[in-house]
Amino acid sequence: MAVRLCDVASLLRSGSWAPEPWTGQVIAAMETQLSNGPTCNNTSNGPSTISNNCSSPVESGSIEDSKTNLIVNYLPQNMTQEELKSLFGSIGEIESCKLVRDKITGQSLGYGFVNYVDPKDAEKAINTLNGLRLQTKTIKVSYARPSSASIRDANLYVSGLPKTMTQKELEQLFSQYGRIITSRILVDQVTGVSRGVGFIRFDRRVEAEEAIKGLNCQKPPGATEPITVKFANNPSQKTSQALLSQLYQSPNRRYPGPLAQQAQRFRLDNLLNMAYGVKSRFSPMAIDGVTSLAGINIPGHAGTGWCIFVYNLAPDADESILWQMFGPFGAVTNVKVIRDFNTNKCKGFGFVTMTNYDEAAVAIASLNGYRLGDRVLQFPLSKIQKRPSSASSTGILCFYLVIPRTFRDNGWIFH
DNA sequence: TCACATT
Repeated sequence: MAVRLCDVASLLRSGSWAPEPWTGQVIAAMETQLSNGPTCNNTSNGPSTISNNCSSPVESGSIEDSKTNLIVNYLPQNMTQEELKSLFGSIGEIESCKLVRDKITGQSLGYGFVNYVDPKDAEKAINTLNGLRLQTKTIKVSYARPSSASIRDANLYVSGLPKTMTQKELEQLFSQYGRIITSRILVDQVTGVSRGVGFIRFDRRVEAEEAIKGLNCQKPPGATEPITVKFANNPSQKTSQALLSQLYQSPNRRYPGPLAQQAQRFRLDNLLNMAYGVKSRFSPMAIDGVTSLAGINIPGHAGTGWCIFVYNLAPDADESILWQMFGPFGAVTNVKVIRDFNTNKCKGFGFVTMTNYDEAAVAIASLNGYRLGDRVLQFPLSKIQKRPSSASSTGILCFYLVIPRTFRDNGWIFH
């Protein structure tokens, strides 16, 4: 495989290359934490649990519970297992550490486990690292419950709540059915007013089942309308479903690349996450006013779809860099590096064809405007053009992507 | 009509 992923990773890791060195943020946040003292208050991002947000060994129940194994929630999307270990290793010796990732995509699920050798270090980690701000997240550190099937799928989605109902009242309503691990009421981003929907995670699935039986279609005290209580969607299943539909429903599967490419796609996806801070594959990023359009893809005509014009490529660029860059964003049917006939060196530009307009647009939007070293990926959206295509009446979109010099000089383009 | 908590 031509791309030097290790080089990219080490560059990212060195801090001199990433837009905002991760380690610097960790240290800054830790200093704040230490000076202000630990807090159990969840701030911006995490759901809070009134009853047992800061679980202690005493609260966590059974004496069977591990006093060394911690679960860490609300980790930044781009945080690696190594960074997790590094952060928690600053407290004491770690027996094992695991960042949980989606089995298929490899994307971090935003939580992990840290098992210390000494229970005292586990306690210290809760006291010093719970509530630590990392990027946009506020991490939660608590004792992990013993893993078992009984605690899985215990998350409920509740809708139709009175807008006046508080989180405390919600927990009071549900606590009669079991031990609540987390609760959350979703609020309007602008007004802060309750949207009347929320989540309740119970300790055990049977508790959640009883809560559905007892509360679904029932009116809470004082409410005029009944609420709906059901099991929440499982986010990792959702991700896998989306991936499977991409792999199996996309017309792109008519033109499968090398099998290994699929796997590498995901690894690069993670690197792009780190480098740009974007979630490429399922990015909610949308181009204003642009309707999602599927490109017409005629079998045997790999050139149809949505064509992206890439320029400022290095002389030694090859097709794999184009696969690597655009593959994470969706179905890529064809790439082409234009070479000089005599020297066989890249003439500085190439083409990428993507099946789906929205994936192409997200690729462009995601690759645009992110700092790499002292350069900025430039991508003037105003230059998006729709051109008539000889192959279909849909037309071909032409995008322009400028790859900065540092992008070429730091190992992305290879031999 | 849904935010990322059990390896």
